[in-house]
Amino acid sequence: MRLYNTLSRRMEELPPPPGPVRMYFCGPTVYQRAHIGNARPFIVGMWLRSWLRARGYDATLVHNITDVNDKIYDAAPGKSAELAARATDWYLEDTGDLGLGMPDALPRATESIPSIVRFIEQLVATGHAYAVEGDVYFRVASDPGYGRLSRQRPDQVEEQEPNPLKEDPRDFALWKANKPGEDTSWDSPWGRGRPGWHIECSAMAEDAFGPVFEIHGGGLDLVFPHHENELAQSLALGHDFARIWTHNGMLGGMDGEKMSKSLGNDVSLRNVLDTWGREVVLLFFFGAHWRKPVEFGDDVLEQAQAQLEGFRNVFRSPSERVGDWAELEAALDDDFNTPEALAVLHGWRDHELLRRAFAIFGLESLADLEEAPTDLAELAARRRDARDSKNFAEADRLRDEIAAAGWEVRDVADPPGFQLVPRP
RNA sequence: GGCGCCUUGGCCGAGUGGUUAGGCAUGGGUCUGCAAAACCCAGUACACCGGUUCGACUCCGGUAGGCGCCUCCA
Repeated sequence: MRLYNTLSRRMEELPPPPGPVRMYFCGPTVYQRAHIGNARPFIVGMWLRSWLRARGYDATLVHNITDVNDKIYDAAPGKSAELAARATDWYLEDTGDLGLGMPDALPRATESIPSIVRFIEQLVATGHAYAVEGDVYFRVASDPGYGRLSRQRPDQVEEQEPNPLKEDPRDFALWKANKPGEDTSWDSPWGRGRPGWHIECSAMAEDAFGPVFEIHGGGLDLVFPHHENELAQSLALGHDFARIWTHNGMLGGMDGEKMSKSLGNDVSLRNVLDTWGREVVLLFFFGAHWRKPVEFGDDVLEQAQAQLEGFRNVFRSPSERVGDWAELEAALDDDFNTPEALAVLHGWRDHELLRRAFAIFGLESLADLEEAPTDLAELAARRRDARDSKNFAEADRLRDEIAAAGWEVRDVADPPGFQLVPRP
């Protein structure tokens, strides 16, 4: 099994099973309903864990939730804690409805404050950080290798709003003093305040796994500064950190102009799930390589839906011994190439094999065939009789009636009879 | 200004220095009372301009267009 590593810019082989493979994937900041783009790292992480387990690995996934930061303060002045709690529940509910199960742990930043504070204390003690007026900043100049992950040149990084408290504009906050209007804060050696974003992940990852783990994932937009800074913090303490960094590509097509017709301007995961169903969402993501950007829209969703129907039809026909598990392994073991795997699955006709593969990706429901309501089955039987007696006008009328109820009659030749199938 | 990525047939989307990706849609056919499903056949793609090479969609350079990030966006 090999994966592309952002840090080394090349493919890297995972240790042989059982590993372990410990994965930490950055989760959302909870201040609103998660959008469809937020679903990608969750899905990639869950699928990867699932595939690794199928390959005999001892794989675990930790997915954090950032439940304290400026966005949350801004979204709910004075009531940010309530919003964060509610939005966390939304996230768990919406990702849960993907039907992939849940990560092994979902640590919250607000529940990890002691570890975060300890981490910062060590950085201060070793000279990698400094406290100023209740803030604590990481001293980027203390890390000669800074920029190793993102390949940013520190001297070229654009300066944001100047902050006179910083020694160097590149320095970033580890701890921020409590400000008026911020309703969540904790005691610390530097006074009341709250943690910076990057240190949360360093602390939570170490809490979960210790200083070394195999894979750190997240959206491509997190490479800089978030992951660059996490890495700097951990290396500063002489710790190793993630061996392989995986960054999923972003979703396009979610902005004004090309807004999805079916979803209006609401591209929340909730709305997409309610409108298209979980299988469509999953197959949409399955069809694109995790590292590549992908356009989101009605057209691709429709295509995913059509493909699902094709797979269901395979289960509606007799199983044939066509398919080879090794083909799936070859595709997925090579940088987790799900579109290649999809092509493989399209060639399979063996129900047992397909079911086994789909189960890994939360799509085992494709094998479930819906039973038609008895009244429709009755109509279909009457149509069969009419047809057998060459009363085709009546047979067609009954077929239309069944169609109006949302089902489709398919005549089957081999064991002579018919099949009732819900229309997609 | 800096770092990095992308551009494949109507659409989505893999991949490789020389062989059919796959899917969706479309047209034709087989099957069917007619359909549906299934199966068969058809399309022969790789932004543009140079270069390297016996040979490039695949490597190198440039151009155009698109995208991400540049201190709290997955």
